[in-house]
Amino acid sequence: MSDKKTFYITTPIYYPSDNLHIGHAYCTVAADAMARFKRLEGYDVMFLTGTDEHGQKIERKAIDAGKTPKQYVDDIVAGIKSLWEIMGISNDRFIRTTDDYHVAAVQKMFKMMYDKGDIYKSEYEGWYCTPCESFWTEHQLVDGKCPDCGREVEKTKEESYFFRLSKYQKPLEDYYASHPDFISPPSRLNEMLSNFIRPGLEDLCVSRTSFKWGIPVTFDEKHVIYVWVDALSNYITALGWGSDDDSLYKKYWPAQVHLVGKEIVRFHTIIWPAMLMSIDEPLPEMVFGHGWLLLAGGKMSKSKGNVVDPRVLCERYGTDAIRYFLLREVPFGADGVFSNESLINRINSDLANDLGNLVSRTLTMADKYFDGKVSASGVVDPVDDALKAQHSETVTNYTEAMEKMLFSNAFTEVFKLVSRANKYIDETMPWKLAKDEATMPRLQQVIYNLCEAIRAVAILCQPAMPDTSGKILSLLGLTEESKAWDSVGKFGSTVAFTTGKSEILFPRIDIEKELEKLAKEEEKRKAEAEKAAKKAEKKAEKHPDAASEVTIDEFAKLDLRVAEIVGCEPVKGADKLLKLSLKVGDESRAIASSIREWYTPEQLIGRKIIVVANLKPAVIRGVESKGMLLACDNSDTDCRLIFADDCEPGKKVR
RNA sequence: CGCGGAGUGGAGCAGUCCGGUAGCUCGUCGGGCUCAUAACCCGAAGGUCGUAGGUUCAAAUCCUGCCUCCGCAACCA
Repeated sequence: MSDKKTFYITTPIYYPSDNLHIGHAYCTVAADAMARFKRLEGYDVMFLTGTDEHGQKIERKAIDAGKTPKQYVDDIVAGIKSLWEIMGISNDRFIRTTDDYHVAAVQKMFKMMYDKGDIYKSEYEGWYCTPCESFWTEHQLVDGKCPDCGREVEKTKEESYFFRLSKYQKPLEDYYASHPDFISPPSRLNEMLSNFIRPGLEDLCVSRTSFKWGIPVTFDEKHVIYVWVDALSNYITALGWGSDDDSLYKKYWPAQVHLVGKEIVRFHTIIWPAMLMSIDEPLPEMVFGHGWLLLAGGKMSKSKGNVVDPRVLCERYGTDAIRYFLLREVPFGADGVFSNESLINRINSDLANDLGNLVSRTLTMADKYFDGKVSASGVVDPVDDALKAQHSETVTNYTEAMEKMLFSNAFTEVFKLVSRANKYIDETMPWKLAKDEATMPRLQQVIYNLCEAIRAVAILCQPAMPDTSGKILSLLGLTEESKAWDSVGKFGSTVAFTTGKSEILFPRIDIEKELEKLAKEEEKRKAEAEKAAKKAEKKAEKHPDAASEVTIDEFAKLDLRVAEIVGCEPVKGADKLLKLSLKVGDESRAIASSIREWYTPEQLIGRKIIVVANLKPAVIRGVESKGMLLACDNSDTDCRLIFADDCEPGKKVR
């Protein structure tokens, strides 16, 4: 057994109902960078990622796809694993919640909690709206009625197991207080306290009988274990907790960091610790909630054709460039924006112009003036000190930032050193020194110093750009010793460099041409998506389940009428709704409609539209809405009402 | 009065906790250099730090009100 300090870091386990996007890649790359950094520092690292494969949604998707749930997730998981390979993710283990060891451990955990009295059988009390076939909780009801249709609801009960989360409210608060770093960044702590803990924790429903695709409760087979116990426990079952061999668990638990998106901080800082308390296991040291990578053009959607596939990006620009961009562009913890333009700019300015060019010009000179053999000559000059000072500052600040997972800051520091080295070349003017035999020793020292600076840069870049770092280090002809983390802070510790031929690490991208090309491709994808959508529509038409074909009689059931808008006002407390007061013939009625994005009341009053007059009334945000207006989805972001200004209010439309 | 985040030169951000010359990257303009990937280095222009008050010798920073934007939640007849 090694006595190295251990470091255990996890990503969330991803839900394989679809392929992963750039946001997942962002989180995983961050965890990977941290894992690599800790390995560099000499820790014995365990880095875990995986997939959360149970649940109703996957069961349904699989049925739609005509596969068994297991076949369905197998296919997607294979894609995820290959993505992580492409992106250079160095995870030590990959857990799937369908793995047999996980299933067994979860069942054991569930039983333990049950035996302790923390899980009890009860009834999931809810309200059922028969016409809507929907369950609602007490909170969801509007005035005690179905929030969907406004009708009376019936109280129903479904048998369920519950976890006594309420019991752990106080212990959790105490734990937060005694471990101020547990929830990170700290702003999330307040969010948890004021949103969830203080209002009071309710016991949690932890089993379901309404679907089958899950881990069965051993002592009550009609129940499957619902998401929490199944998914969150992966962090310990992956290490063999609850199995015959729990040596890894003993070695690595508790985890140093659970890296999660801000939307699931809640589960990891409340439910998960409570579960661990229940089974008397230690709690993780930190849950770090990172921000989201948002898209410049709004949310990703297939119909917009703007889905960012990390695989494509890596193929086009190189894995290291993408990894660097993700870590550098967004201050970790806050939200950031992804755009092709910012990506290309970042690649050009940082990687091509500054870093790539620095390596290239230095290696060219080393080769040209010294045949690639560079060692210190001892002829120093005061300008060297500035370079050395930046070097030591960079190493210090970088390390500090990385420890706090402030990746953006860490790499900003690295590039300060890159810049300083570029400046150093201008200050020392090696090409002038090369003209005089007498200054050759000085020249040699200058090139040596540059190589030392580049060596440090390469070592520090390893967590973000492992391939590039390796390439640079081998171009410098370094021994293993000079590559080591211990030597990074020691400027001048390299005895000699044997440099290789200069090569282009990151080609410059012609941004205008590239953006044009990308725009064209996006158009193409969009067109394809539309085609596919139409195809699907057609398919749906033929599908007997889809009620797409109607008979003339069915159509005749619709009572379409011309209505005049006599009044219009926003609905309080709903930012998308407008309440329209209508005159349909002699009758007055109101309709609530979510068209506030596109129309102001002034634009509508006095105009005539077509409504479905015999639609079942519903109460929406306190407004009784009788009927539905006809409008056209002009595009993803636009909606147009269909006006009938020339027609007489109350007349039938057919 | 649901929860949270943000408003700083053309763009993106840091600085705000612990008040005291407003900083960085990209872009623009001018200059330098030629080792290098039309790269690199230097210099310049450009900001009443969302807004109105307050505290203070002093406010981007602390306090109060207001406005705007963005997530989540809600809603989608």
